[in-house]
Amino acid sequence: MIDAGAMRKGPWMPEEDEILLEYVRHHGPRDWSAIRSKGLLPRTGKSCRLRWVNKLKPDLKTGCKFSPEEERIVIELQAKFGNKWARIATYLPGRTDNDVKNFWSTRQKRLARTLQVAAPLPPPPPPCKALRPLIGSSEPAAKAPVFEDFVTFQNPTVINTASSDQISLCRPNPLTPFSQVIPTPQLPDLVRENLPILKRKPSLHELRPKTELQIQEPPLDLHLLPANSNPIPFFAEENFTGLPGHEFRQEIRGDEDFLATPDGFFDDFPVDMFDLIEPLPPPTSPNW
DNA sequence: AAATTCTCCAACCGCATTTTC
DNA sequence: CGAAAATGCGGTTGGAGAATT
Repeated sequence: MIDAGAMRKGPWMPEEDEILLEYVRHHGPRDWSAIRSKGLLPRTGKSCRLRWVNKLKPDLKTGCKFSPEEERIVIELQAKFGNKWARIATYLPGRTDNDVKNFWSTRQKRLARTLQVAAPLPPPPPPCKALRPLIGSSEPAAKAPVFEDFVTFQNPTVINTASSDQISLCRPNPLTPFSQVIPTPQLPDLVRENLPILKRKPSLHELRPKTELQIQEPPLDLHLLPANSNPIPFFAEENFTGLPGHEFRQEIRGDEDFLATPDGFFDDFPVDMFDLIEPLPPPTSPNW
């Protein structure tokens, strides 16, 4: 029996989950505060809602790692929307804003550490041209992060299982037996099929996806990387700064505008954003 | 085998927004 | 219309387990 008198915090017990599920079955996912006021659970409404949204809701991909396609979607949407995790999550069936947030922050941490190891950040680099001196530097002593460290557009076929119509290997939620395997949206597989294998330094036009990314749900007009757009326009930009923390935003005029943020898209790519990808050869041209 | 480091993720907090009265 | 309550969101933290040294 759960003491509904004292407010409880911390990990949820299976009995609490059962009570919460029962409540939602009868009343729907709303009136969360009533759970406490009715003495059903010693949890705040916020806590109940969070538990439902993140763990108990049917069809969550609990314990299922982000597929390469999901990774790509997150990256692209983060570049487009910024840290709007809830919004991004709506494009990823079975994923919560917390999932997306955790995924992203993990990658960010990894990148930060990678950069620290590769090259301790110097004091504030010259505005807007931070990466330039690093690219093609004649200083081989300390390996500075360069383009190849971040762009890992390579064929990840070995691990990409997303060609299946369904996400498998997901841990079924024992508390929501009505869960089902979630069909993934059928996306053009940019990573596997349409992106060039970068055995050499690519020209920018080679980096353009050849197909347009179209996501069916939710029914928003999402054209993330139109065929005529350059996914990494700022690599060619005079004022591109590849180091984290440097503001570089295009003017935002609406959702249709591509937003390049310093903490978005390729500029913050960890080396292993897509795991199991061969390291690229060192640059051969000092002009790169 | 033990110690240390890293990764993942559940859950909290504070603030903003929306809804209700 | 304003205040209060409810809900939603994003940032952050801490613990458990895995991986590495």
